[in-house]
Amino acid sequence: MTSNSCCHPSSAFIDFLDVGGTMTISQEIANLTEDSGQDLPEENVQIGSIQGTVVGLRYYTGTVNRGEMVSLVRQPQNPYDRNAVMVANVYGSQVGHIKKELAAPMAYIMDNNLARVEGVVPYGETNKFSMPVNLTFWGKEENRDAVHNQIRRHGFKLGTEFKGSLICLFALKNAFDKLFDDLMEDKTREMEPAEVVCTSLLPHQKQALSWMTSRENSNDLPPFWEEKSGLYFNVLTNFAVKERPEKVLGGILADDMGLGKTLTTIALIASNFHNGKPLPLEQSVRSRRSSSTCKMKSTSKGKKSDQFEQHIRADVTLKVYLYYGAERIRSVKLLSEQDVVLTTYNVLSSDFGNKANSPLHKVNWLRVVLDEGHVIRNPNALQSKAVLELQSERRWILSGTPIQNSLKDLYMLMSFLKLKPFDVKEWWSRIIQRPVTMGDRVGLKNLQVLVKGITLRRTKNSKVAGRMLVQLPERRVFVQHVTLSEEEREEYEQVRKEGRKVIGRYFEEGTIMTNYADVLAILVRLRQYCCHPGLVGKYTGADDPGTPSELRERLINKITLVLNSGSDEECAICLDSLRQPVITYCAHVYCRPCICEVIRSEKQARCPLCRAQIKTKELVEYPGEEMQAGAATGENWRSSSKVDALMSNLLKLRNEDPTVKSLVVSQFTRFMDLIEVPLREYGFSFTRLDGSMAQKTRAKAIQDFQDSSPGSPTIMLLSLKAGGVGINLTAASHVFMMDPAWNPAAEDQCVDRCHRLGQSRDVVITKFIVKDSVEENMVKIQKKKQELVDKAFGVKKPQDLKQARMEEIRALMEI
DNA sequence: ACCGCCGGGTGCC
DNA sequence: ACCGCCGGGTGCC
Repeated sequence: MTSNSCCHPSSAFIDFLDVGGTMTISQEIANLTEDSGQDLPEENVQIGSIQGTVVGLRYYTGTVNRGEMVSLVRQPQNPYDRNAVMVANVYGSQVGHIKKELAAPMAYIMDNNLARVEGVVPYGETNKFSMPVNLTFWGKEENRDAVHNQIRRHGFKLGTEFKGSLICLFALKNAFDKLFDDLMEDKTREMEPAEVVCTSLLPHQKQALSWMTSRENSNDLPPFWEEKSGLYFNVLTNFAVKERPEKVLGGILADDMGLGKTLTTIALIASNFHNGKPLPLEQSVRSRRSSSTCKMKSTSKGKKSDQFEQHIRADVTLKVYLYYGAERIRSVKLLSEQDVVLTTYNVLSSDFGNKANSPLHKVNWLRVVLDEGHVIRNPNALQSKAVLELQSERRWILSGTPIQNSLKDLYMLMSFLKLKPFDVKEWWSRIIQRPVTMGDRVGLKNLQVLVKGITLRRTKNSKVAGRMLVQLPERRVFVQHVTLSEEEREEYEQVRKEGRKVIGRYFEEGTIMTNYADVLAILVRLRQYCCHPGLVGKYTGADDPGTPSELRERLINKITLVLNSGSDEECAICLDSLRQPVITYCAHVYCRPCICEVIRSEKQARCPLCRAQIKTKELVEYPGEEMQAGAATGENWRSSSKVDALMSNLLKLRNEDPTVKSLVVSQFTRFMDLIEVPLREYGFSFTRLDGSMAQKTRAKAIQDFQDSSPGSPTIMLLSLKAGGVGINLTAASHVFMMDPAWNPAAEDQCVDRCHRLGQSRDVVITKFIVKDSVEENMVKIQKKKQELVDKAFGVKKPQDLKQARMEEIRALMEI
């Protein structure tokens, strides 16, 4: 046993956005082919092919098999020929070079991005000095002539007949064999968790535990690899390598949300604690143990550490360290001594960005678990890079939506799992992504086999031995229309008239998108009026910038509006939710890392949305929610129609059954402040959870609310965004949605916090919608979108986004 | 012979 | 490489 401080800490958790679904995996894959067009735009055309020669074999160690794919890599720095094109096998080992005569036109084509070149060695794989290689050129249709001409100029001719690839035929047979193997393979064996786990597991959770444990303790080669005469073959791809492929002792637990992925993972940590043995009960034995555990989770979300407390016997000390917050101790030694380390994607990537000082990346973890693992779907995001660099043999992804948008997401997962050769983009594209995109059945089959081999997925509708996995109580939604008082209506119409005038002008000028922040501000004001007039802040229009400090103030106002609008704004660069949001002088909001990267990579950096010049030092940060002026909650407090509607519901409920607990959900934290007043007045005991609260305060709020003893809070004021994944609020059986969200999925998710495993009552959801208002228009848009989603399965087309937004604004403002 | 031809040495880019 | 190519040796029939 070495005294290396980075030995075996164990698991890591990272969270994601979870959208429930009831599809089987094969359906999900089938759907992929529909929207995958956006992944590979028009790069998919085959321009032509030619047979070339790989020379210099005797100087390199890389070997290939008959029918094996090879990659072509430019070597512009080669001292003998700046046109050199290296040939490498799937493992990246050099096999040789393309003969120089052909390398010359290839170099031009590759360097100018006229086409990508793919190679397959058809025969002659045992030749000593050179071997033939079939080269296929792929690229945009418009480059076809340029490529053909370039090749012709050098005395070659590019054939255009489609060359069926040998590899597919081989793979077909193997894939079918494997498919049947997988059908046979049972994932229904159950395993009892370790004694230290005090929560009893449901049958499907025991099955997951068994499957995960067997994957972790397996000495087998990774999926699809076989040993043959001292070489390792990949049966899907026909690749052979000398080195034993790295173990893949993990996979994807892709159960629907609410099926207990976290509990199962905790059971796994405790039951396969070290050397295949469970976490023992006796303290003395434990102290000699040399392993520890790390686990990653995402920001804001539920308290995983609480769940450890909840599910692990109290007389067992499991060392759990919360590695987040400014006070976190960046010590490799400390982390290595833990059984479980919980951290967040943001902490992980911020440490990672700060290269010298990321203890998380210096520890060799026993196990890394990405909770809500689909957050790493963007390969360029710093978070993803930081996750990929974590060291561990046992890599797990927990995700309710493993294949959320496209095959690219799946590539990232393969990359994280280090499932060779799919962790390298070129091979992923050639073997899976392109074939599937082009509708190749073999490619699809291979993808299915691949996913099946490493994924366990059950849905709420799956059955174990003929029974539903979980029987959830009913969930009923009521929309309660609220009529504004005369006074409120008057004010509302006033604001609406002004807003329509401003937005109408933008439409005429065609400047809607450049003034998007203003438009959003107007919409937010209207929505705030629907809730409570006291919410509405001062209007700062798009006047002249004034002094820098005035500009700054205006920008802070705007970014605050954007972020608090609850519209779930995406960063236009990473297309993901905003992280470390900043606003440009031209009033567009991006993640700081994303926009900084843009500025770094361009000499004359321009705003991706409006092409205005931007500079790093001109980015204005979001100051956080504390900055906001408190609403009038003092003596001059007044009620609103919506607040009245809520209160009458709450009072009625309390009358009928004082033990009933409710969630009161809003996107406006200041609305929550306002609601606190009448709650106090009527003697309700309540708690609160919003995005501005520290992790520890949140945990307390949740714990208080979940407590069922008399006098415990019966109401939780919950901000829509804080009600993210993972939080368990099953104590509530009523949900009041105070204001409609742009994104209905966000509302569903929020409701899922209480409508989940452990809920014993039927869940009643009441949505307050103000009649004849922007809120009604929002609901209409929601409905329309939902219909689209039902029809086309949520195709997200960035080029339509702008148009769609403009249409939305028209509909909302009735212009 | 400022050639042709022969046969050994040699060999990616 | 059981090739091509290079360059030295060589030279009527």
